[in-house]
Formats: sequence, C-alpha cells, structure tokens
Amino acid sequence: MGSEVTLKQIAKELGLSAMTVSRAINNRSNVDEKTKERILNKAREMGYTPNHIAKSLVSKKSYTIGVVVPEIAHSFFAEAIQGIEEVTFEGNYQLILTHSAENEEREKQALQTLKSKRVDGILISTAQTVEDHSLYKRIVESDTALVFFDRCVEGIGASCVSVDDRSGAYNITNHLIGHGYKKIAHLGGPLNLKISQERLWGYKEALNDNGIMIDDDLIIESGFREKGGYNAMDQLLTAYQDHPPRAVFAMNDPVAFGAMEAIYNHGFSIPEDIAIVGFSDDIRASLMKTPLTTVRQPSYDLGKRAAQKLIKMIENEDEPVENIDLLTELVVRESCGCKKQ
Amino acid sequence: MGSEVTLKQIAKELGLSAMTVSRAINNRSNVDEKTKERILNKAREMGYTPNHIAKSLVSKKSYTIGVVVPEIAHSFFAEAIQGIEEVTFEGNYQLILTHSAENEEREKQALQTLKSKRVDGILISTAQTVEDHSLYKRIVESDTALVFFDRCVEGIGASCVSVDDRSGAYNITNHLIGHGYKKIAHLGGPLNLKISQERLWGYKEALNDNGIMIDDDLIIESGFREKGGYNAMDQLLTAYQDHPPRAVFAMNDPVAFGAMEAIYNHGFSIPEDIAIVGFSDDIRASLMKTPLTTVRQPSYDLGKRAAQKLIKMIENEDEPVENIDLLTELVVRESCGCKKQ
DNA sequence: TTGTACGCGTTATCAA
DNA sequence: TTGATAACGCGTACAA
Repeated sequence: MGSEVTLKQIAKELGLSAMTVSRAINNRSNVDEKTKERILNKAREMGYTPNHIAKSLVSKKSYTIGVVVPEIAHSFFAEAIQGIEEVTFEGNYQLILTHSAENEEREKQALQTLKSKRVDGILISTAQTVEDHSLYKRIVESDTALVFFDRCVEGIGASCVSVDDRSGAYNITNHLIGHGYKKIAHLGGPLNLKISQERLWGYKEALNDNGIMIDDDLIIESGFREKGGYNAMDQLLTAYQDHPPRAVFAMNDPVAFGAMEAIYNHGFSIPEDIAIVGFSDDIRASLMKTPLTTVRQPSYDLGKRAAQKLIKMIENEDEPVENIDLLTELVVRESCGCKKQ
Repeated sequence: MGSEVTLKQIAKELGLSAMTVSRAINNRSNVDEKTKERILNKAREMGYTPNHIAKSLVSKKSYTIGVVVPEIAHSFFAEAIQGIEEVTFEGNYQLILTHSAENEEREKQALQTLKSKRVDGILISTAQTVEDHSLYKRIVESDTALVFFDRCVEGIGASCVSVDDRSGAYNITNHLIGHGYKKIAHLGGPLNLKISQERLWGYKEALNDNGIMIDDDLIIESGFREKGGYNAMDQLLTAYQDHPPRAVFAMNDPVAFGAMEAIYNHGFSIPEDIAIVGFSDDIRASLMKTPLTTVRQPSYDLGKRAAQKLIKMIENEDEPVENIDLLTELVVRESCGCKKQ
C-alpha cells in the first residue's frame, strides 16, 4: 500500500479543509464551481486515488463480495466465476476469490477470512466433504448476505441458485426412451450429494412414467471422473456379457467419456450397439469420435443469477430467500443414435 | 457488513481497556495469562471477528493482491488463477479477481479500483488492445508491487513471469523444418506484446539457423482468437492460391483451430497438403479431427511462480526485478504430419 | 501488566 | 459555501 495522496494533503496545498475537498471529489452539490475545479485539477495533478479502506471503515460497507468454490480450474466453475465477475463489475462490487479444494477445513478458513475482510456478501458452492453446517448458519444469522450456487445446503434459510438436475436427467432419459430404448443403465455419483440424488431421481422418474421397470442392477456408482466411468462401465459389460444394456445415462460427461472407452474396448460400437449420453456439456463433448449427446448447464448464467441475487440481498433489506433453478438444455449429438437427419 | 463485535465492546463487558483485549487476541506476551483466557473466552462467546479493514487502515497493508486477466474462463487463465490462489492462500493474502475482457478501458478501470482498494500488489496479464503503458508505469513508480504474467510489458521496470515463448516457438518450428518443410507461415499476435514478439522471434531464429530465408509475406497478424486465425489463414490462402505454404505455425491453439477451418474450406487437407501447429495445448487440441501438434505451457506453475514473485516483492524491499521464463514442452500429434509411427 | 492518547483516511453533523 | 469536530476499529507509543 504505502503512502498515497490523501484528502488532507490536497486540502493543505489549496488552503482548504479536507471536508471541502471530499465534497468536491464526491461531486456533492454544495461546493462552489470554481473551488471544485481547482480541487479536481489539483487532485489529478497529485495523482489522488480515493482510499476505499477508509471509506469502508466509516460507511460499514466494503463493496466486496467473497466467492468460495471447490475448484477454480473446472470449466464449470471458471465460467460461473466469469458470470459472477460480470455482474459484480456492473454493480461496482469487487470479488474476493477463494477455493476450498473440496476440503472442509480450508473452506472454513476461507469463510473466516472473508468475514474479517467484512465482505458485504458471500457466494459459495460447498466442498464435497462438508458435514457441519453451523458456520453457514452463523453467517446467515449475521449481517452478511449468503447465497449458495450449484452445490447448495438446504434448510438454513439461505437462497440457492442451481441447475434443475432432476428435470435435466428426466429429459435426457426420456429422450432415450422416446427412441425405443428400454434397457437403460445409469452411472451415478455418490448418493450423499444432492446432485447425484437428483440426477438419479430424474432417471427413475422417466423410466417410471414410461412404464419401464427399474432394475437396480443397471445402476452403478461411478463417481465423477473418467476413470470411475470406465470402471463402472467395464464392470457392467462384464456382468451383462451377452445382453448388455441398449443405452447408458452417465451422471456427467467425464464419466461418459470413460464409459465410451470401456464400450469400445468390449468391442461394441456407439451408438449402434450401445447408445450413451452424459450431463454437463463438457467442452470436449462435441469433439469426441462420436460426439456426445448431453445436457448443457448454463454455468455462466448460473454465476450471473447467483451474483444478482446476492447483490439484491445486500442492497435490499427484505429481499426474500428463494431457490432459483435454471433449466438445462438437451444437446443432441451422435452418441445417442437419435439425431434428426 | 453491518454491526460486528468490536474490541471495545469486549473490553466493556470485561471491565478492561480495548488495548488489553487487543493484546490478548493478538497473542502478545505482556498480558496476564488469566486475563487473556477470560478475554479469549468472552471473544469467542460474543462471536468476535477481527476487522481487517480497520487493521489495514492503520497498518497500511491490506494483505490483498489484485489479479487482472483478459478472460477468466479460458482454461489457461483459470489454471493460472488456481495456482495464484494456492500461493496467496499459503501466504495469508487474499485475491481480488478482475477481468478485462481484452478491453483497455475496462482494464484501466479494474486497475484503478484495485488501487483504491489499496492492494499490496497486482498480478496482470494485459489485454490485447492496450497501447498506453503509462498507468502500468505509474503503478510501478508507486508503492504497489506489480508483476506481469504470461502477457508482459517490457521496459517499465516490472518483473515478468512467462513461459519461454521463444524457445517453445523455436522448438516447434525447428520440428517442422526437421521434417522437410521449408515454406512455413506464421500467424502471429499484435507486436506490441512481448508474447507475440517472442514467438515470432523463435520462429525466425529457427528458420535462420536452418538457412531458410525469412519471407515477411508469410507472417500475418491474426490476434489471439479463432476468428482472427480463420481470417488470417483465409487471407494467406487467397494470396498464395497456387503455391500455399507447406506448413503453418499459429501463435496459439485457438488461432490454429480457426486456421484449420480455413484450410479445410479452401479444399486442403491436414497434414497432407498443409501441416499446422499451435501453441498452448488447449484442452481441445487433442480432440480435433486431426489432433493438433502444439506446445504445452505450465499454466498452473506459471500462476504459482508469479504469485510467489509478487509476494516476495511485497515483503522484501529490495527484491530484484527479473524475468522468469518457464520451459515449455513439445506435444507432437497428427496435425504436423511428423509423428513417429 | 494495564491504560491513555493519538493517528490511519474518510465522512456525517453541526456550526459559522 | 466552507470548516471544525467526532467517529469508524484498531495498533503504536508512551505513561502509570
């Protein structure tokens, strides 16, 4: 930081009081036009930059919001962050970025630091491992606005902006069924996470609504990554050697990529033998040998919406708590064998 | 921000002075053990969180660093940011993230805001269009540490952490030459940026060292994006209709992607008619119809190194200005037609 | 060991 | 229209 020009210094140079200088610089009405001009010129000449820290101390407002994400470099979060930055920039807020690395302890520390910095509000997508929600509660009860996005914690009175995982899963499963597939497997994530539950639910509902029996043996836990997808699919194809599933709904694109690999290795082709679809519209999805049908999540918009909601909560006392679910979009490519020609 | 507990309030509750409470909380030696314990208990009970804003005002140190990037969601920058966050977290600094959207005016505004927030230092990767370096100079001359990363501005006395663009460009051009190509075009970035200069230099040096004449007509400015790559390549192929270059070195992968499109549109095949290589190892590079030979940049490490350098400059008066170049790695794929079988 | 006075840069308030 | 004073929350320097 070091020694910057202050209002007082400008005042001294001009033989005025700091207060008058302050008024001129903040463009208040009650300053003589000529004095104002003198002040502004001198300020420019001296290279004055207002000190937000001092302002914050007196105004009790930092125009800063804190963001906590599990991973910055995941394209989904990177895009959401860009959306957030877009909105905060518009609203003249700054953004303090922290990342939890999916680690509860680190997340706590980040939140604590954000409180110390007296951020006006916090946007958070929780780490996978977090079990203790008391800190979130304390924040909600304090004066700091809190909005969850993507990975939300329910029942503590905070707003939540996320994608509608269930309807996305429902739609894509339904799409598979609509093209005549009946034996449809699901590669899913760990069930303690809402996101996994919701996608599984959507899958099951679609089967149900179409009168297809749910076969639990066709539901395999794969985690979130390629390797897990490969293993789960490999296991499935080994178990169902002679009568493999006709289609697969993977809980996300990386899992689908891994599963595709396993399908090829078992000598099947996509989509002729086995159709497969994913979720998230990873940047690689369209570039696969057989481009992947998937569900696009509005990551950028999600960030924007979350930031907008947060700023509203900051600036408006009685902005209501609400859950905002953004709709997903089905992206049909070749891997499901149901593309219109 | 709102009304948080203060030292004074704790002091009042306990019948002590604010100063004693301050000492206890900052774990100074000169406090009675018992008093200290009483204070710490009371502080916990009242939910005290130190006010960094007030601390900063008196200490003239914000423990905050500002980051300015052209795009957050570009995987290269997202990874670099993650590296930066890793280091700042370790060093107990927070990170204010801004993005310029490649826009000079917006970058200026971001820098101005960062100054107002009295950040201890700034990490910046400049926007493409920036021509006026006076603001950078003013920052360097002020007390705010400044470190450029990836896209640097030279000659203003700021440190720069980047990949060794020249050797990377040299190596990949050399690789092309080693496979018999002689007529090699270059699609380059704006020459006011070091990154563009260096890659051009590496290209020229490789030609020189192999006794190939440099043909300035084969060097076209393309900018940093797909569209610019498409246009530049299109222009080149139109000009050299009957005798197109045998190979192309694009200054980065997106430019290469655009150029590939143009090559196809002109009816040429890759690499049989025209070989092409890029720079940066974008996540899509390996997934193109013809996978792209490119240069891998250590983005995460680059962020870390830049942040480390910045923190050193902040904490150590006479930390020298230096250029740090990280080595790149050649990634050979099909698009250069020189893959070992 | 504990307390008092003062200052960090700014603004609100009241007085001139 | 302008200025003096106090306050925001904390830490330094000194005194008790």
